[in-house]
Amino acid sequence: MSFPRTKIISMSNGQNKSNPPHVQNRGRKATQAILDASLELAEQSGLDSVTVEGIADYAGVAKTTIYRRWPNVSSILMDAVLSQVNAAAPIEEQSTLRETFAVSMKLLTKLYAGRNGKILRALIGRAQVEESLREAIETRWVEPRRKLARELLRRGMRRGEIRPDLDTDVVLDLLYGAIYHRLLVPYKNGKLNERFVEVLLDAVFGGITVRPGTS
Amino acid sequence: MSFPRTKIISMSNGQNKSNPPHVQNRGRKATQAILDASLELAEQSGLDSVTVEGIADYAGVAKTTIYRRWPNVSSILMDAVLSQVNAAAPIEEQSTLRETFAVSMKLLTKLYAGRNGKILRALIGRAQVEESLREAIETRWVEPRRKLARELLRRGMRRGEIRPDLDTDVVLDLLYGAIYHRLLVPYKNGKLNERFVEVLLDAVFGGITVRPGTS
Amino acid sequence: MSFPRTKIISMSNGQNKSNPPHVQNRGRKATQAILDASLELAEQSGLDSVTVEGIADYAGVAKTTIYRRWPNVSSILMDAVLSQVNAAAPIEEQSTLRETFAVSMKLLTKLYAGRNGKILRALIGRAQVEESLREAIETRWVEPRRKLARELLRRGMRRGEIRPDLDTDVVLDLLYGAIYHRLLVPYKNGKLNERFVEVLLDAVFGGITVRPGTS
Amino acid sequence: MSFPRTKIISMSNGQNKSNPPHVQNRGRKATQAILDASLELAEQSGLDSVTVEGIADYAGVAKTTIYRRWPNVSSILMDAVLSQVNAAAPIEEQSTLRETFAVSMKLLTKLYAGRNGKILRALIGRAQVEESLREAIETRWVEPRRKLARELLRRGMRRGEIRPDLDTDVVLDLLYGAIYHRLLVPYKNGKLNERFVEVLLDAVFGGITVRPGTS
DNA sequence: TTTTAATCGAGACGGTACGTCGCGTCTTGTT
DNA sequence: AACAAGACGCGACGTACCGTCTCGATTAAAA
Repeated sequence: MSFPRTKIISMSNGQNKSNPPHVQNRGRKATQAILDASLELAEQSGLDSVTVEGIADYAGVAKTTIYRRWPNVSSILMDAVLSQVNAAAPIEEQSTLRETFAVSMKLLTKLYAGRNGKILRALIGRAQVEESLREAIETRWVEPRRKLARELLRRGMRRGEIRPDLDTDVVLDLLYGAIYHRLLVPYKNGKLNERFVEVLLDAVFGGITVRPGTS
Repeated sequence: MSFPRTKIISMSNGQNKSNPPHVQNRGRKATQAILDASLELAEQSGLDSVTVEGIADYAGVAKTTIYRRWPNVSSILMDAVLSQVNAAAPIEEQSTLRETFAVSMKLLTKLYAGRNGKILRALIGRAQVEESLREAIETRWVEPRRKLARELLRRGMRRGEIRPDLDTDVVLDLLYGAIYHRLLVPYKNGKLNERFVEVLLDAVFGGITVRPGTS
Repeated sequence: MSFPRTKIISMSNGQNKSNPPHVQNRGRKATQAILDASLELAEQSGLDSVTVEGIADYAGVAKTTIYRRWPNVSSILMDAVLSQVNAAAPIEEQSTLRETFAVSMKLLTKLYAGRNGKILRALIGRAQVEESLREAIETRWVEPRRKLARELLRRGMRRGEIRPDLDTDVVLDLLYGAIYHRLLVPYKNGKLNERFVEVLLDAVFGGITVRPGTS
Repeated sequence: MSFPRTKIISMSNGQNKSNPPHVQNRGRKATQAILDASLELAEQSGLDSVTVEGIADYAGVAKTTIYRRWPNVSSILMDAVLSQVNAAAPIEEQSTLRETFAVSMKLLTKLYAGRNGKILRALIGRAQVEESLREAIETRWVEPRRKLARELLRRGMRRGEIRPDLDTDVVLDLLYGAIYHRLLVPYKNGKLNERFVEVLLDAVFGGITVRPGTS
């Protein structure tokens, strides 16, 4: 999935002589109307009943205009959600590793409780069956975050906060995996909240085995 | 989702007088043909293109016969998969907790690599958007396994293998969450294999922090 | 074009055990509603703007129901028109050949002036470009009438009313051709009325050359 | 239909100052490319699938350039065909009336068997439903020919070849109507060839009734 | 020679209709 | 009574063209 098929080109450079029309004014308005409509409709009635025709109607746009930019509904929602979501749960370094992840993971649980998070969760579900969506999520959501997080882990290793022989990805699977487990794998009373993040971090950073002198 | 609407009743007891007819011979054949067809078609062309009409054709069965038993495609596949999957990755106690989970988790990764696992993964994805499916997965797949695993963890606590103050569910999220993370959240080179399970267990049971005298 | 794909079977015979459903009550109603709607819409806004969707809406019927019976709009209109038109301009023998054709041709001009005639004219136009429609018109409209007319001509020959060496089809082209010429080939002040029929018959039966003793 | 909207003005006169540019070189090329493309495409795949977009592509011309000159596809084809067809079946006086029409009608049957004739036939069909096309055919094809033919008939009357009391239009409907009947009204084995023309003329000029002393 | 204004190609836009697929309901014999 | 068969109303799909509307990029004329 390479959406939008034609990338919206930043207007910040001086000369934009020959941008394709939809990058220009008329088309840009249509693009935005489509993205807005898709979010609006997804919120109103669930991702599953968002249709291209529905979006076209709601956005006051022709179906062809949509198909000129995106191949299907998931890719529209993907664009719409990611443009808003990437900033919503940043990963920023705090004084300690534990604190860094505490902050990040709490933001993440908050994100998934909100409108865009609900849609993102549905998209991750859908990605199990739609390869192009899988790639898009990986490229535009997961990997950029992982890259950052790996770097932070490595700095924590250098600082002696965690064992230097660990596979950083395994550590991330441990931390974030627990969250996504509660999010995606249905399980009674698996609340996803700040309390859970703290208990989780206790277990991960404190270790789960009985250590002499720890009790 | 309450599927199957009509539970297939075991014939092993002596009197089956009051079973609905389709549970008897004619209907039982149809039921089985439907389940088989759904798996066959899901494998052939992806869960997303499995349709009630397709199953009816393939199974040589009328659509009404399908709708008499299940409300939609996911519920058919749910039944078809679970009947085979629940036995495929049992959780059985080994000599140590670590060993117990090592065995269980390796079986699980193997399961998700196979035909039924692929379908189950797609169903978990679909469940993000279909409440009844979410419940079914919880009730018939996740909770039974969690219940067992919790008990084993508690026995490990009593034996002193792990800290007794831990929330068992958090520990399970830690262990299995990492696996599901790799399974569901697309991430480059996130291989799901036995090696990963071992490294993961090292981190969980060994702890991730630098411990005096461990280096 | 073999429309309707499934012929409406007369119910007059005693046993109609296994007619396809649309021949039975529900379907028969739909069929009639479609035919009625097509005529209604053709009259309202011209054959060219009759669409399958429009007919479906007007008839309160699903598009698929239409496509199950007919392949396109022209074939619907063809059925609708012919069911009414074949009786409207019968060819019936009168006391003389000239009288026979006078009556028939006057009926024909009247037919083409009416609702169904206007549609039939448009269909003949459309047939220039749609082979299946051409065949349908030939089989169900033109040929049956020509067959009758040829026979009447032959009887006229036997009675000595016209030359026995004539090609009957050529005579028919002469008579009816003049009418269709005025109908189809646009030509100013080419009125198509009873007066024209009489003048035409004068020319054909009287001959156009100057005959000794005729003046 | 007033096509072409902008009349192609002959360049033979000395001053062409005020001609719109497309009548000059650049535009003239485009105009010709459009006309050629329309004929080419009509021949390739039938008049019904000739589209403005198709012509634009084939001619390497923008859609706007087409719409600047013609309002729709039929008018383009009308122009394209008439520019070639008017010369193809001229009506020229021969030694006798019968000979005059024999030659003319044979040329006409030949015309309708060729590429342009097939398109013209389709246009006449289309004209049943498109008023502006009807007018164009009348003004630019039918009437000029009728005017000529009427005059020739009148001279034949003066020469005593045919009855002077006849309505010339009726005679023309008789003669040409037979041809158009075979052309437009589908009828099995209604071959349109020179043999038919001869037999037809025999019937018209010989009369169809049994005449004393003719046998 | 340079400007300038009409026309050009290209193709996006809002629409309408197409013909198809699958849904879940229904109806009709058959088993 | 449940079954196979399949028609039904419905909603959405993705595509083809419609006729309108910007866009720079040619031109060929006027300045």
